Amino acid sequence: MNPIEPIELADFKVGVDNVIFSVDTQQNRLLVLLIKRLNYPFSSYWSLPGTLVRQGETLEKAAYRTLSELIRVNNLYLEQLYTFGGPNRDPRELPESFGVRYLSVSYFALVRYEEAELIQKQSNFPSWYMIEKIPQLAFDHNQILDYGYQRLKSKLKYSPIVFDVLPELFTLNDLYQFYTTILGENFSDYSNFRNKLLKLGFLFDTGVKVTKGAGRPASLYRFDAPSFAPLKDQPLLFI
Amino acid sequence: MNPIEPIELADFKVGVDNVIFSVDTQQNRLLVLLIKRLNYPFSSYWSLPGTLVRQGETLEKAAYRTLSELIRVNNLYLEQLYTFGGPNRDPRELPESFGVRYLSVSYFALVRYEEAELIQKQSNFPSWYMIEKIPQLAFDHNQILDYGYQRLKSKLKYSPIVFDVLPELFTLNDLYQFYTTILGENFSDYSNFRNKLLKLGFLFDTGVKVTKGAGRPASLYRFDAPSFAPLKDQPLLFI
DNA sequence: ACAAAAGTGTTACCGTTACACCCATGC
DNA sequence: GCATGGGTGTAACGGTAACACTTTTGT
Repeated sequence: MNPIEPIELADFKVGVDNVIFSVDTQQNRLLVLLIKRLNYPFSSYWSLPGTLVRQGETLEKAAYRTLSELIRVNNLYLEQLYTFGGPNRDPRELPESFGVRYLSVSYFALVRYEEAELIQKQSNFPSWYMIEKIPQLAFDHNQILDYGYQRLKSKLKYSPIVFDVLPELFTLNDLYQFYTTILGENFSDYSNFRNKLLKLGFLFDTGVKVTKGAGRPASLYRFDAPSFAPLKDQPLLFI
Repeated sequence: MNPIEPIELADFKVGVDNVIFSVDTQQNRLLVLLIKRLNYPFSSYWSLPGTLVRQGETLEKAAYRTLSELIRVNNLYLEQLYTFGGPNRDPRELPESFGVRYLSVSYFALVRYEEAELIQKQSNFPSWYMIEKIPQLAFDHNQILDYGYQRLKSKLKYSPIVFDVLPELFTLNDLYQFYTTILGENFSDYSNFRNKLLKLGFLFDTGVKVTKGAGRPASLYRFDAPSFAPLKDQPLLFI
């Protein structure tokens, strides 16, 4: 950045918009959290939850703040997505507003539906929408959401982000259901999925058994970060 | 973004910082373009080329503008990297400046060294630095550069970005050298690299031969985007 | 006993790896 | 002729995909 520039620089308000995914393994649904806009512009449209960044606040903190006002959750994964910053994204950018631009830094979050408790005190009707039934959203939020969905799917395949979202202890079936819900039934069969993951050597059987209705009890496993570390930079594929 | 907020919002200047890589296949070097800062802050430090975003200008346009003021090039690849936006990135953010923040949207660009003609009229000494010999840079630019380098290496493996940078027609050796320069000698042997790529079916032999000193003449190949299209979303690895 | 859930085993197939080898040109 | 760069072939190996099968529980 060169400090001496002509005077036609743009002034920005920076917002953070969040694509908050939740995985409902019970009903095999992938959900996105939307809120209803109450004000101009795009009043009464659904939109991604977001906020404008405050003084002294990092972008990530702003993303967390938005999230924590809507849901209460213990385990989550959060990652910056992309920055959408073209002019005319926002109708509030009037010519008479001295070139104020609205720039959106988008984040995507991943939580478990079972664990994510919606804080319903909000006046803007926060609601989970199935990914297949997203309505037309305010601003360029459909584009942001699509981008986030792509990123989620690819990231799941080569990064251990699941283990930030699942509880400490989980069964291999929990893990499999998680993947299935996001990637679809056909990504791998259970037996091969099991073998591949166990062979990688960062999942440890705690020996503790847990039973889920009828059927043989399942072992609870734990993700061991140190064992995963050496695989970090390799183009390892989980699927 | 909620339009009604308390008054402690941050005001931003948005800058674009570019990690411009060039690949010198002749000498097997990966280079980064740096400029010398002439003003406060970080005066006389080397830094990534960047600019502040102007009114009516998209982020990407701002990135192109910076690039085109420094080099003249035909084929290039450009992609948004990450947005660094924490407070206190920039010493110009004084408490008395009413909370003006400097936010940096970083881009990475990839060109061929042979083709990139440096515009030396610039007063800020634009220079190519070998990736292994980057000095301490201004701001958080070392961090940005590292991030860009990681992205470059991983992107190269699963995305056909090379073909945006190479000329229309190229030999398979050109292609191999390109990969070797960025990923190192050991990523694959030439014979296997050849077979793998040709089997994918998006490289076409034009039949035209080109000779390079002694040795058998090489065929010129062309990248066929339509043939690649179906492979677009698969987790295909080139290496 | 039987269904349900968890976990093991088997086999054909395909891609990767690490080479050795052949081809065409300049000097 | 021989060095140089370009291109082909092959055989061992290991991972993947699709499936059958066994084990352990609840009812």
